[in-house]
Amino acid sequence: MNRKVLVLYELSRRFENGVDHILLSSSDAGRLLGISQQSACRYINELERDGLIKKTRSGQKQRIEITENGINLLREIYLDLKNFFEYKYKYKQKLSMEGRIITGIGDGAYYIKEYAEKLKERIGINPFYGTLNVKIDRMPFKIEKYSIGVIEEFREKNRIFGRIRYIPATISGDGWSEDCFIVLPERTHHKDEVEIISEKNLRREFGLKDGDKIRVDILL
Amino acid sequence: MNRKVLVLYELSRRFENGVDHILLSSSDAGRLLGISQQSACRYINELERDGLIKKTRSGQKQRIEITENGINLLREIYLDLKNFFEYKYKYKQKLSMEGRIITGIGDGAYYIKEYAEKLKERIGINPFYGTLNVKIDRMPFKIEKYSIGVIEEFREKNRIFGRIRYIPATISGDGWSEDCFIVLPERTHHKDEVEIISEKNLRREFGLKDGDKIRVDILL
DNA sequence: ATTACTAATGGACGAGTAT
DNA sequence: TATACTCGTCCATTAGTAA
Repeated sequence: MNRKVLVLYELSRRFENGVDHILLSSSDAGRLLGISQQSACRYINELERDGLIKKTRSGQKQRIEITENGINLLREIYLDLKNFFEYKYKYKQKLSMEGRIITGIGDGAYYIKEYAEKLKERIGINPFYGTLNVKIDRMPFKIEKYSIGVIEEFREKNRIFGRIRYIPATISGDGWSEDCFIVLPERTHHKDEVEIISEKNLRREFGLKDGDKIRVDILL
Repeated sequence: MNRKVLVLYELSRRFENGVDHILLSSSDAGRLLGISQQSACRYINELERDGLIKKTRSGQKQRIEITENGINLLREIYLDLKNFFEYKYKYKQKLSMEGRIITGIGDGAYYIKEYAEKLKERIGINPFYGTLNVKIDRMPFKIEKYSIGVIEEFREKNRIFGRIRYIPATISGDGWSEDCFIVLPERTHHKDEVEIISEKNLRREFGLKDGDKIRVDILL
C-alpha cells in the first residue's frame, strides 16, 4: 500500500457536498499535506499517471477530479474500516458527553418547524417544535464527524435556512433515557453547546429545568 | 499525515471478528505490507512508541493490540471516508441490481447448513437452510469488493467447503423488502448470479416463484 | 525460528530555477 | 502568480548479522 493513497485521501477530505471536483494549487496541496509545493506537484502528477485522479486547469488553480479507479481505491479502504468498526471491533464505545441544560436563543421552535418536514423524511421522526440546549462540560473533538446526514440550505418565506447536520444519540438524566438527535447548525454552532431534538417535549416530559445535569451519548 | 497510519490500517485489516488483537511476526508484517522484515519491525516499534499499538510477546509471534489512540486515528479516517461516500460523493450510494428468481443447483440447503454456525458467529443471523438464487440482468463490476467478510475454507465430514464472501443487502419485490446477505462462493461463482441467504424462507414467506422480478440493494 | 541493531544504498524530498 | 524540471542532500529502506 503506497503513500499515494494518503494523498488521495487528503484530497477526498476537501470535497464539498455534491461537488465532484476541488480547485487546488500545488502550493495549497503542499500546505494541506505538510510537504513542499514541489513534492505535492509530483504526487498529483503521479496520481494522474496512475489514473486515480484527473486534473485540468481552471484559471490559476487546478481542477481535480477523482476517477472511478480512485473512488474504488478509497472505497476499498472505507469498506475495510467500516468492517473493522462495525463488525470486528467489539468495543464500540459510545461517545459520551456530560453537560447542563441551558436556555437557547429561543427561536429553536420556529427553526425546527421549518426543518421538520425534511427531518421527518430523513430520519423518520416527527420532531417536537423546539430544541433542548445543553452546554457540554468537555466537548469532544469535532463531533460533526459523527453526523449521519445533512439538510442542505434552503429558502422559505424569503429566509435562508442554513445547512444542518444531525447525529443520532441518546439523552439521559436521573432515571430516564430517550433517543434523540443532536442537530448542528453549520453557521451558528457554539463549540461547547449542542441542540437536541426529539419527538417529545423533553423539558415537560422529564420535568427538566436549566442547570439540570444531562448525559448525551452518540451512537457510533 | 504520516505513512504510519497505512501500517496501522493494514494491521486493522487482519483483525478477526470480536478478537482484540492479532498474532504477527515482523516477517509476516513485512510480507503483508510489501516491505522488508526490518522495515516492518521498525514501523511496528514506531507505532508502539507513538502509542498507537501495544505489543507483547506471545510465544514466537508478537501479540499486537491497537490502543485507544490508534482506534481514534483509524476512526477519524473512517468517518472522513464515510462522509465522503455517504454525503459528498453523489453517485450511487446504494448499488442496485435487478434480476429474476431461478432455481439453483439444489444443494444450497446442504451447504448453508455447514456454513450456518460460522455465519451466525460472524453476522449474527441464523440463516434459513437454503439460498434464493437470483439471475441478475446487468451485474455490476466486481461486487465481491463490497463484501464485509470472508469465511475461510474448512474441512468437515471429509469434504472441503470453499471460501465464501458475504455482503449485507436488502432484497425486495412487489410490496415487500427484507434484509439479507449475498453469499459469494469463491470457486463456483457464476458471474451473473447471486445467492441470497436470510433468516427466513424467502420463497415461502413472500410466495416467490421462478421468474419473479427481484431487486437487490447492496448497502454501501 | 524470532527481534532488532548497524551500515550501505537507493529513493524521496525540497531548493533553485525555467517556463 | 502558476507548474514542474534538475539535482544535491538526507532519510528511509534493506542487507548483513547479532542476540
